[in-house]
Amino acid sequence: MSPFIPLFRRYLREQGLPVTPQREAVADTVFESSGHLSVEDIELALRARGERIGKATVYRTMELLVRSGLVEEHDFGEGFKRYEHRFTRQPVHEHLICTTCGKVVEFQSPEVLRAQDCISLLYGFVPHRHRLEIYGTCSECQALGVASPAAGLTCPVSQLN
Amino acid sequence: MSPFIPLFRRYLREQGLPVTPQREAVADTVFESSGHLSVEDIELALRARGERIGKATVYRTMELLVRSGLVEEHDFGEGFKRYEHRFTRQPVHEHLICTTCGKVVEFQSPEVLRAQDCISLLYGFVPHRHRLEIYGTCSECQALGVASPAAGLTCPVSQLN
DNA sequence: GTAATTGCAAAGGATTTGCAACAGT
DNA sequence: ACTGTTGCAAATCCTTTGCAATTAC
Repeated sequence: MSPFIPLFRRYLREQGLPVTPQREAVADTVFESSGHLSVEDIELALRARGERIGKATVYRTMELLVRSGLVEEHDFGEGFKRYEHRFTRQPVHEHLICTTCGKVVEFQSPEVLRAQDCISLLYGFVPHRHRLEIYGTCSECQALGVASPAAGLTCPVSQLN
Repeated sequence: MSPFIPLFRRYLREQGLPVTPQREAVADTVFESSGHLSVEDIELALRARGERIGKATVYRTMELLVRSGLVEEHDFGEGFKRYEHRFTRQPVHEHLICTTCGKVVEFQSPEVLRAQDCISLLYGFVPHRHRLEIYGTCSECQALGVASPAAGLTCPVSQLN
């Protein structure tokens, strides 16, 4: 069992919410994994453990985990959400996403944090959070010579004029 | 009619695809607008012009516009896509998004471009595109004293330990 | 015991797809 | 003429919700 489960229990108690085996199983599955999980990933992992938990309960528990601050929600534009627990070594990080194989690499960028503060100040914004995602082709996929299917805008407007 | 319609016509001809009034109407609606449009926005604008075009056709045309490079697709995590034509003064830009009123401000950040190149080099990635979105509260909403509903993670993990 | 959760199935919203009628080249 | 588009409705995908049975406290 993940050593972080007690944090989730504490959150639930503070909120006056019941600590149920389903909630613990979902939280444990997310805490024990290191990646960026979709709800489907979580369901598969639960099934692999022999847990039989309804889809709705998984969604409802993810909402609690996000609200507790223990899990971060991501949207990489795939049409569904992904979740990542916050017990990594990198508390604030950005994502490098390979559009060929789907691999996600995390990195930290003080320059981006500085730019965020700078721009926010300039426009009078109070920043709560940001996301920086760089989409491209990772070194392995380049070596395989596979073209990226979702490279997006391939043709600059200037070339059309 | 937007002066950019000929570019879209040219793209369609190059691809051997028919130039239809529906496609032109959709493209013109997007080109004449300056914001970040949802498909619903586009449908409303078309109806306001007296055009009666099916939803499926709008979706299919947006795909062509994106592929042509004339329109950029955005996903601000609202559960649907938004589209922006590329004839603004800022070819590459980032977004500052107010989570209270939904306002979007665009800005340019050379630091972020530099960081993208730097990081990509470090990991051997070939970057195709990136997105940086800063979510926060704009100055007007701060003045109104309205709390942001979707501020996200309010409770740092460290405080839970 | 009371109030909240669970799980199923149905509903929901955005997007896609099948197909017959129609239009561009 | 031939190929591709249009528009409608149905289908699909992810997610939310209603509700009766069950469980945490």
